[in-house]
Amino acid sequence: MTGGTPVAGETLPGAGGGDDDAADRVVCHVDMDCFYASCERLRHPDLAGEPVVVGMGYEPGESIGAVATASYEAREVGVESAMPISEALELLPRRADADPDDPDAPDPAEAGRYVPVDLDFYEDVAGEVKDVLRDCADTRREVSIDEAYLDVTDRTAWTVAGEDPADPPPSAAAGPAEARTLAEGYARHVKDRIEREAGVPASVGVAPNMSAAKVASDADKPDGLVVVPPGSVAEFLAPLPTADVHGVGPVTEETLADFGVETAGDLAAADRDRLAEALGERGPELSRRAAGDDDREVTPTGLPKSLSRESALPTTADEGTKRETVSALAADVARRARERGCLYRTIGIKAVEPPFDVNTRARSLPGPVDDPDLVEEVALDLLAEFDETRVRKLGVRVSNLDFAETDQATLGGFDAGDGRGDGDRGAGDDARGSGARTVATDGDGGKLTDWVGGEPGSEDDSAAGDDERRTADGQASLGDWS
DNA sequence: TCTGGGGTCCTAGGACCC
DNA sequence: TCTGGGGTCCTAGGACCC
Repeated sequence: MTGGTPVAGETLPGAGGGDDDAADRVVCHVDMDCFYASCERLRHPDLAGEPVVVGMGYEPGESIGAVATASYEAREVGVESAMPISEALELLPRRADADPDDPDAPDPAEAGRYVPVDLDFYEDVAGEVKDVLRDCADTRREVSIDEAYLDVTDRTAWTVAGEDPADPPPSAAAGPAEARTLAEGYARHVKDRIEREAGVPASVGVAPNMSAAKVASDADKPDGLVVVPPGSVAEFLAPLPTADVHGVGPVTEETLADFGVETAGDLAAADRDRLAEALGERGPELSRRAAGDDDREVTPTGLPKSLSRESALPTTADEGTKRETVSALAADVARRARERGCLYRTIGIKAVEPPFDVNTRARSLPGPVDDPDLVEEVALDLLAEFDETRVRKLGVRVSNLDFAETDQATLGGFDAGDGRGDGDRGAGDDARGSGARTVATDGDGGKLTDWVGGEPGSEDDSAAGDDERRTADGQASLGDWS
């Protein structure tokens, strides 16, 4: 190493505040508590206080499917997300099966309520949550239906508020009791508004960066509010197990344990070169985050990078069944892509062999298309390799997406009545000027693609007028390293 | 345990080009 | 033709997240 500049800017905890603006950011992470279950309680108030299990692929009376969300009451008896419903039923019998006349029936007092997922309804509720978030922060990143980061630096501050003995004490993890900040008050305001206006509870974490805010929102669930002011981030994270660091899953946790790295504090202090050897660039990055060092900006959620559908089936080698399944999945993916006004250039399949061997195959086309028949054709062609294979799950995916001719209107994905969305086609009001690639989709989804202006090779440096896709992409993928 | 569905990012190797 | 290096695109798989 012969570089002149210092290696990774290691800011000592609490020592970086002065000249570094980043240390003064106020980031909230809002995480809805068992969101699906909370939504069910919103419309079925009799579920309040009861163990609730929301199952995907679940049908009333059956024991198929998996747990999408379990309420905290259900978690207390061991029901977890992703658990097969059949297993959940062993831990938590179904209330509907309770029958006073049947000695074998479960005791109603120890039974839970099982309901199937109703995503449309949850999206409605999520929309109301988003309305609140929009109101509370200009810079937001919505990570999923029930989770978002807010940069509220321009709405509040880390200034310590006047002491008020009448107020409840600051959250336990917030450190010294005197550190009641304006940021905490603001976060409480956000949290209360969500509860009041959307009717569902949230946990909120507040910290000077995204990863610490994320951990903070998890630290006191449900209904939590945890504030980690600048200067106490490393101290807050240090005792937590590595698995609590965002990005550390079971495999990485195990690898770290082999290094003797058990806590976030260990991870922060670990030799980053060795981490890089074992984990690639992810290693040092996780170490920095564990140390409370995370410069990523809160960037708005970009456009999706892929769309897929998959479905489990009883393990089968039957070619007809597999082809039918893939055809149906292909049609669905293509329909969704069209609804969102998005073109795709790569079509792929996934075939899962028991027990859990994932195979993927993909093929790229010369240019982006919107062509359901082609999705099916390519998917079936890729599937041919697995004609003899026993599979338990099949999937179809389109990627290399191109939203060239759409605009923000469809971004949220909620614009229902979009059936005849051809109206904006070819309107060309986007001012995407010269040199940009255009795709002719005359009528509906002609697959012809042509290149207007420069050759593929030269288009990159003439990129001045390139479309918004570039920006979205760049930000999304560079976000980690900012 | 017989693991549901929809995503993201990263990595590694090969093809191809200059 | 060989050698070398750099860059990009594509595919497949892995890890992770919600």
